[in-house]
Amino acid sequence: MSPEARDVLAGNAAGAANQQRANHRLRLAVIDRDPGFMQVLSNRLDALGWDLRGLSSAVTVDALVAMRLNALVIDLAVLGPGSWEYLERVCGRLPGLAVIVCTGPSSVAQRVRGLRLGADAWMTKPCHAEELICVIEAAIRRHRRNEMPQIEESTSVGQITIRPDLYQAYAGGASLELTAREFEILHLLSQSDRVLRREEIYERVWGYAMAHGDRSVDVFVRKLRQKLRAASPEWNYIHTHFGVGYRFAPERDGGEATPDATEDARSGARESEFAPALVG
Amino acid sequence: MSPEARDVLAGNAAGAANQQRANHRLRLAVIDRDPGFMQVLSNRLDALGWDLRGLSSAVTVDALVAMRLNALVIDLAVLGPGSWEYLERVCGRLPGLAVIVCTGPSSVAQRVRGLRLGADAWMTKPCHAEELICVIEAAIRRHRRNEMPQIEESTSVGQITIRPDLYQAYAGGASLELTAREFEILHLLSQSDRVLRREEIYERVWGYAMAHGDRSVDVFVRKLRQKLRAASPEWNYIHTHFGVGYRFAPERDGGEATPDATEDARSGARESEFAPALVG
DNA sequence: TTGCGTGTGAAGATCCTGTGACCGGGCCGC
DNA sequence: GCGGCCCGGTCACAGGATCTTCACACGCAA
Repeated sequence: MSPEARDVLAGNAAGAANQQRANHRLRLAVIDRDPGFMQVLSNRLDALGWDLRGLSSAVTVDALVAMRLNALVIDLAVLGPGSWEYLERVCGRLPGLAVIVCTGPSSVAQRVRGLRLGADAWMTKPCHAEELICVIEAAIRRHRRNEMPQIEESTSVGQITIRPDLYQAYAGGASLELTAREFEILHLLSQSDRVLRREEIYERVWGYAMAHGDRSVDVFVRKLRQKLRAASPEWNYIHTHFGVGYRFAPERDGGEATPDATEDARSGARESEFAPALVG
Repeated sequence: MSPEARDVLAGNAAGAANQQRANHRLRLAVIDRDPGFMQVLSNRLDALGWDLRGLSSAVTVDALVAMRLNALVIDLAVLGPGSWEYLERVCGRLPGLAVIVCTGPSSVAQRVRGLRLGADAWMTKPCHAEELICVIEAAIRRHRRNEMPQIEESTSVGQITIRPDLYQAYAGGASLELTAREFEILHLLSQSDRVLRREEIYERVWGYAMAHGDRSVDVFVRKLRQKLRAASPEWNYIHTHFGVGYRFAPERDGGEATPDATEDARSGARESEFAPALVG
């Protein structure tokens, strides 16, 4: 299974309803100059699939905004005298950003000051990478929980428009009348260009492993094709790969597939993959 | 509105904005048996005007819910063997509660475990009361940050007017006579164009996680529909998305038999160029 | 051609939601 | 203090909508 698939699976429980959110990689920046520390952290975060950016000195707040971070780890020692002001500015300007101070020995007063200025947590170095990651996760978790639900971008492929916010797909203004499960499968398929095996589809939509010989996915694909054909007769959306699975790709019917044309048709709002987490 | 109605709102998204503005005291519970620790903390929190409740042993999750806490501090040592399960249960059931573990010396693995189970922070005793308070504040701050910007303006949708300042909705000058909960749900729904899952609604109105199989949301939606229909019979406001949840969108009743023709007839609505689906 | 994987239609089984009735607790007036 | 009312919350039932399963037809590869 792809790492991406694993991400989506994490924490699904009640089905794919809330899976979209966990979809994209977490973006983290660390302002620190300790190569060993960075190395350890980097290894660990790589394994987790995070997107780590190491910074050896303070960057402007605007630059931080541009990075669309989920979290920021700061070693105040690196910043020198202006560190408190910097911390305050960052926290004030990016209230949605999880800020963790991770620095050498400090006094209670310093830690209190840092937290009061808006830091979410204070770790004292040396510290275990795993623990730091947990603290970061906790901060992000807390931030996310209270965020307004992400606005899911609608995407257009071929002649249809998929609207996750309405749990529905449309063609020419008319609803396809998909059921919840049908929509989830269509949505899943439409987010990937590659062939998805049945087991994969099942796991990601149903939330648990597919029983051997289960034909549910086939049946739903049939229903989907039916509704897609009814709403958009000129196009083929779901392709069967014999012995493998299904692949989503809008293609005009009739003549053989014209890759050029289809590529263009897919240009919709695809870039929503990297929907930002913060950025107020 | 009854004074009790206000209380009910504590710790939920829509109502919380009110709360903070009204400068409500923060409610904190501490599960700990160290009298000295409690004394120091108590003194400090008194000065800050917090509402502190000391507990010498674990209480049921339901009891915690009833306390309407903003934060909970736990000394795992007090709980004994079942402490991890307890922590997990509390964090799972009360996702909006700030949970801080404050206990004696521990291993990295223990801290990691606690944080992974949902704790927001881990403090090691002995610790300075001031620092603990800052950590609690940081956790609560994160919890609330996004609730503040709520604008309590009255909005009109379809034939009804929602007035958050009066905790009531009106149609043609007449009150709908909504109860506090009913209003909460209507207000929440009306602020979003997308489909809201029951769990989401529950969590944001009740302030804690919905128990599996709880039908409260459905029941309140029924009551709401009843009152909405009585006050504005020509319109449909709350739409059911089977297997997903509810969506708010004012729509005229009646002549929507022909989806094609109705496309233009959607006058009063404020959004969605798309036809509605799955109207309950 | 055989063997297996896939498309298709339909019939239950299952799940989901609407609904009315009911219950307990808090609040108010008496 | 007492009784009634209002409100939030639970329960069980009924009707639909949806899902799963099954049998069979069809197509692909060897």
